[in-house]
Amino acid sequence: MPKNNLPIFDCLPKLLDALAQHDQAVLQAPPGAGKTTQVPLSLLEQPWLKGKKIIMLEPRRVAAINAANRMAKMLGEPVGQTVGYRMRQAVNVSPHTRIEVITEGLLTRWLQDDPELSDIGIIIFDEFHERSINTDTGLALSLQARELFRDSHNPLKLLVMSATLDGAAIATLLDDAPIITSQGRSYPVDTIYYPPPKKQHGQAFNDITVHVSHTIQKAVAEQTGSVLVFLPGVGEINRTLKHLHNTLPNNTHCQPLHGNLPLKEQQAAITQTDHGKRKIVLATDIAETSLTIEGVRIVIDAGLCRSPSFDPNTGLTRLHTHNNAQSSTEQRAGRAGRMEPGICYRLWSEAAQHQRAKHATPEILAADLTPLCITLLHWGCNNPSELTWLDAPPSANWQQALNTLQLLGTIDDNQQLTPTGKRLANFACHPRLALLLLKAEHYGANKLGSTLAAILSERTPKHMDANLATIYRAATGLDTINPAHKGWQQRVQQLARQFAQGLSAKKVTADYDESDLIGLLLAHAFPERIAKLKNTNTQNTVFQLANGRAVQISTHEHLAHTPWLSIAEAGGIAGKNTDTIYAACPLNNTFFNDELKYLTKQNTLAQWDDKAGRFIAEQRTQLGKIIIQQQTQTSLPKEVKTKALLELIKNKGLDFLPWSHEATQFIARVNLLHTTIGEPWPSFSHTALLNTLDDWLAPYLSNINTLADFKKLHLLQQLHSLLPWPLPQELDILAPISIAIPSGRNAAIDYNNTPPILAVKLQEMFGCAQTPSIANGQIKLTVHLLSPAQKPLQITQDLAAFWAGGYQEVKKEMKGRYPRHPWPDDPLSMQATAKTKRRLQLDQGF
DNA sequence: CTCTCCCT
Repeated sequence: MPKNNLPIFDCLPKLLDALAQHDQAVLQAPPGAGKTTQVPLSLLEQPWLKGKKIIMLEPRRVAAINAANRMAKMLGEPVGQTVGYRMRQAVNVSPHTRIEVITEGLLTRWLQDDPELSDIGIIIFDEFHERSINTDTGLALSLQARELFRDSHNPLKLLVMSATLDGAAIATLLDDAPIITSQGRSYPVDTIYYPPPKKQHGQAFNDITVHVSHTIQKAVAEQTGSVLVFLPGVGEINRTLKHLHNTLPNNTHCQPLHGNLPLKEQQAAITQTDHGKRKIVLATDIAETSLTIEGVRIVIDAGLCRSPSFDPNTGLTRLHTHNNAQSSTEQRAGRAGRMEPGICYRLWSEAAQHQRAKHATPEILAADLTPLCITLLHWGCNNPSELTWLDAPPSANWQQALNTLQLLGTIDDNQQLTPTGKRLANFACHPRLALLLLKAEHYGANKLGSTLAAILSERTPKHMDANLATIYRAATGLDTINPAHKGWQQRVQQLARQFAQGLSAKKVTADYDESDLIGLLLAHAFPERIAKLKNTNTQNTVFQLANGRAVQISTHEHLAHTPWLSIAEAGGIAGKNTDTIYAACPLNNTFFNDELKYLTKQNTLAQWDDKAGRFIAEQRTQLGKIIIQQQTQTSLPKEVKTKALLELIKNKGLDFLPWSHEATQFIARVNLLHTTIGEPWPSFSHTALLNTLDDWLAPYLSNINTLADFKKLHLLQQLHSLLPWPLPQELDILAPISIAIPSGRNAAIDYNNTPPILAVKLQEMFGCAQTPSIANGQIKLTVHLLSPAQKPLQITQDLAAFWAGGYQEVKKEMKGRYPRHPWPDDPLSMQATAKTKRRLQLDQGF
């Protein structure tokens, strides 16, 4: 098409003007405007560039190569002259190259090597709205780099280009950068909201495939052209294919499209079919931005997407299925209008559309931050808040990243990179894999290590064994492979060679079995994912990770039948309790005695086992929460055991001990004197007793082994040791256990109340005008005067007043009810007694 | 009812 038709031309003068006046700008332009090719080319002759290079970032390799190809073609040159591209796997540039299109990860690498970016005049962030963690990091570091190393005479300009992003937020971040907006160019797309029938509403996501199949049949019948269907994942794609089986007309052809398909099958899905057949492509998000399918006029959007979310609690990444954001629904619909006017079925209601999030969650908010963390530490930034972010990394994930780096031995207690950490930061891979590479170098196993790191960096084809030793043999060609996996094998081998370049060769190779070595290297890199076989049922085998979590694997896998595993990848679907093992290798546990000894800890376990109800003493070798070895400790020092038991009682509280009535009273008696008299009476409060356990209880604990032994403790006797002479004798005088009453017997005092209670039958107190007291008369007892049925008739601390007043009332009422007991008119002159009238008469000789 | 996409 003629290039002067491109919508971007209308706003190019404004953009050039803005960049001449400012050091930053935001360009908002929808797909099809022509920004990716026209903008870099139009900047070439700008005077402020002073011959420096233009760098443009693309989120994908294909996109970078395509952009470079199109620009070179417009200049009538081959790629690699004025316009070139650069990415990890491929470089096509020359000394004449002025425009370099690069993939996003490279910028961060460059900044680490040369923070001044001395030969670069402008960085263009294309497709910024995708908000990959690499883009966000690249922008944050570029902003700081130019603040530190560049000035107005030597500017580093930044241009952010975006399709659907809310431009205002990014403009604010960029020091109020001017925003230039361009029109897009595409054909109109007619949107039809077509929610599933009510019956399915509120059901699980997987039911959507029934409605999806129905919609496909309807669209094929009512419309012309090929169909692109967006589904959240492979499972839904396969289920939909099953529903559709033999239900569509003969001139149609169904095809799945997702990232785990071999390149050939992906290619088949995106190109026009032969024989004029209508194509129905069932795709994941891969077709939203990365791949364009030819001839599509109908889009069916199931309205869901599946995205990873790092869980800082488990250290694992899980997949969540959720409604796609409005920006994503627009992007998907746009796929129908690239060649001619199209139609888009949205399988939800128009009302629900407005409730969807405007934009998808940026990757930086949900990703494993370990790679970002080591990058920033290497950059000299210990706290992300020192940099400017559109969305700052979440602190829980950042903390987890620091923990991981510490576990890997790459940072010290002050969060500074160790020498190993500095070397690690220079490898272009996840810090765990970088450590794996260094360990491989140490064992003289560069090839094995670099291949393993490459396997774990690349996506492993579907249906391959989960055993990394098997995958390793496939990757190196030691075992024959499925021809469809050739491309994967080549990519792994190329990446492995690249990794190996950063390693130095040792002459001596450690003499380990191949599988053992793989397990060992993985254990170094993923120490908290070392796992021990826990239990197995008919379907799954469960392993326990060193971090305490449980993971499972199908019992059909060979890996399910080995006692120890080194796990590299595990994860799952959110909502499921147990994560699934995706990539692992058997671990030879003899390494715990040597190479992996640094990960283990010796713990002397001396504690009360609540379940067994007994004291146990063990010497344990542990790897995190996994017990590698345990041995009963026979010669445990007395102090250790005493300490453990005291700890138990402190945790459980005093009630755990076998308190007798006498002991409880004893405590209450001393406490009463402590509060009434004070010195020299000590406090026997709960806290005080807990604090003095060492003095009164500790000496008697050494023979305790079981719960029954606790019952044998004589606490009353032991508490006595807290009372020095002559306090025990004085206690019996000042706070006696019992007191003599008029009837002639000694009645018990209950010290569990304050003041203490003397509960006696009313008739036993006849003749007693003075309320009984203790502690040299300082404490009057609370007298409970009881009926013959032991019910309190009166509670008083003033007996004289009772006899003179209230007694007459009580008498009136009780005389009828208890006629056999004495109810004299003058209780003060009556002989006190516990007996009935008849017994009294008999005693008196009648 | 075995896992989205991508990159140094």
